[in-house]
Amino acid sequence: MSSPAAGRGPSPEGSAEPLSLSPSSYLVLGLIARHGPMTPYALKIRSGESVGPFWSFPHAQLYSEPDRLARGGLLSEEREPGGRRRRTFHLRPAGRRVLDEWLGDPGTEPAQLRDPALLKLSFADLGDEEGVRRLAERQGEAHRARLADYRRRAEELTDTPEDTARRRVLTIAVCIEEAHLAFWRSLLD
Amino acid sequence: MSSPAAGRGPSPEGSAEPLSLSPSSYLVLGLIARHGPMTPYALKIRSGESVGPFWSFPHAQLYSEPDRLARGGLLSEEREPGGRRRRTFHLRPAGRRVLDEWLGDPGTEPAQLRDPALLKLSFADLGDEEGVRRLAERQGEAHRARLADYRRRAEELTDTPEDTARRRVLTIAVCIEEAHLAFWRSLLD
DNA sequence: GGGTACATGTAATCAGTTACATGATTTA
DNA sequence: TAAATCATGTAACTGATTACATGTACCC
Repeated sequence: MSSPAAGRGPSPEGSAEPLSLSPSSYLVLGLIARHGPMTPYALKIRSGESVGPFWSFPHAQLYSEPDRLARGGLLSEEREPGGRRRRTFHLRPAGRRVLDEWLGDPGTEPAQLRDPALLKLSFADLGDEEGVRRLAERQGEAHRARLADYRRRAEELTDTPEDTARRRVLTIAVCIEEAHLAFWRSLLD
Repeated sequence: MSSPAAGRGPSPEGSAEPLSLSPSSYLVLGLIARHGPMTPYALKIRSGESVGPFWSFPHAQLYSEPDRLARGGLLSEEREPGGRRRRTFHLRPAGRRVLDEWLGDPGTEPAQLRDPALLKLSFADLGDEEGVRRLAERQGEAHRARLADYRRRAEELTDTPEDTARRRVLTIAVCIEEAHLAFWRSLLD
């Protein structure tokens, strides 16, 4: 790595106010805190590993979000002078503080169950039974495939703290997939 | 897998322009198909009844979305000349066709499980066990409350076709809440 | 007759997504 | 060396959310 251009930019420490923090923000902060300074591309790869299986972030967002966080003083950016002009983002103390605060706060936004299949099912009275049957079949297949995927992923985990966290999340993902699967199957009686 | 009408091309039917259809679109089309011509406010009320318990649409969207659909030729708009200048939206044949197509197509976009609590849990290795415990407690409470709410709603349903559809959806919502609840409890061993 | 909840709408903003574009490495 | 794939970045768009703003009816 080239010599980090220490303290690049004006960085007026106290002028980072209006910055709303979304799940994407915490994903970025968390990944950098865990793995050290990263490029957006590395974020993309890592995000696939952790929450990836059931919550996908488009790659463009992993370029723009670090930008935002840097503007807000939570990250610092270091840029390769030549070649690909890669940008590497570092966690700043303010970023670590925000992350710790989030981790320590037991409150979260409620999970909304936004499943297009359920929306469709809720309008089943406008269609015919045959439509519901076909929907249930397809959903059964889809959830079965996901379930298999999650189980396979869970098997590959070690018992580092990191993988332990991942295992927990995969555990509930599996439980929820099982619930979906059982439901759609029950519609096919 | 079923790609919605996002496909480009010289649309042989040649009616309206490219209009991307989101879940909000189908919610609006479906509610108007079921209950007849409606104002945005009525849409807001009805949306709370059907998918409302687990998928909330902000009211502003129920004003802008019918607009979009009307511009696309799927709805027609009728406006009160005086007073509140209420807008009432009617389903046009093209709208009914699009709705039927959607209902008949067993494919849907996959449901993503975007639960901020799980994101936080997936970063548990950056915090302490105490944080996880408190998170699990809170999530337990939250899911217990939701579960009770869903069950109460389910009890009030009749057996019209409409309510039958709603009952199915509430059934799976209950199952999923149970899965969440069991999971967070299991973390509190 | 004044407060407050219901009803209706627009405007501004933002997050998330798609699309476009290109540089660098590997591989056939 | 051509093609394919990985890696990197920006631009443009738009659906969704927040905030603003106002009208109407009801009830103490």
